[in-house]
Amino acid sequence: MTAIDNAVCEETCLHPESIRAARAEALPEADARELAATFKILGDPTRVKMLQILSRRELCVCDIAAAVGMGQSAISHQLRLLRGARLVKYRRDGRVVWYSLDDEHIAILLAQGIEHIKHR
Amino acid sequence: MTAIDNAVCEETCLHPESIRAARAEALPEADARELAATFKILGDPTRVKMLQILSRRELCVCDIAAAVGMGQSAISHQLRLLRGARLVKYRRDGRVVWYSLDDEHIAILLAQGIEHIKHR
DNA sequence: CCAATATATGATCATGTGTTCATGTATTTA
DNA sequence: TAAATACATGAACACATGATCATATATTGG
Repeated sequence: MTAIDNAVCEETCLHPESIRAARAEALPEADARELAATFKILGDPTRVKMLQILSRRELCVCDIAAAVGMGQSAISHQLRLLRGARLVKYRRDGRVVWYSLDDEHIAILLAQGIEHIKHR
Repeated sequence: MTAIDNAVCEETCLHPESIRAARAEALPEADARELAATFKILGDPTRVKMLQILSRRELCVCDIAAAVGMGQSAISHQLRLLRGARLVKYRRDGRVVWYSLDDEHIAILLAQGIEHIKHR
């Protein structure tokens, strides 16, 4: 059954009122994309580990790499993605760049996610 | 710089105390993986839309397909993933299968995510 | 029991992701 | 200012992901 068939379906066989209501209250396409993009960034074990340790203390790139047991390059690439999603912020101090969570929302998101996986 | 170099790094040039502390408080590997797996499931626009409309009302498969404008097969495949991550639950009533969010945590996660993207 | 209907699933394919390697850039210090 | 150090980035490759198509399964009504 294709999307076109569903359109027919909507008129002939299912629950058109529910569909209309769902559509009316749906997230705007752009918001759905951006929200998904944020969750997608959270959806990698390396990045989860990075964010979790950053929720405890500010760390420099090489510390993060050592803490999660991965190469500096890999960590740097991942930090780029985390920056792009505004999940981390950073400050340079000489040669060293210190990273931390962008705001408290991020830690709450992580905590809520942990809540979910622990719940059973 | 590789992971092995980081181990050296830890001894010679960086912040070994921070690294030890970060490691000590790190999420267990299995938790990090499971948490990331959950977020990864949330990290797709189609699934975000599905979850968002399901946060408002219980819907059958074909309704969901019509509401998000995709084929039944695609929606069914996605529902399988959402079930696997315990993000949705379902009940069968004759030929129709009704889906809804597995619990309120999911809606909170979505809301927290929206909070993040709206924050700027 | 057979046809119709709602949903589920396997295969396929184009596209996306994450790590590594090599190299580039910026800052400090000797 | 040259070497060293900390970090960033581009290319490449193996692997995962998501939509579609075809088909299977399950439930109901005739």
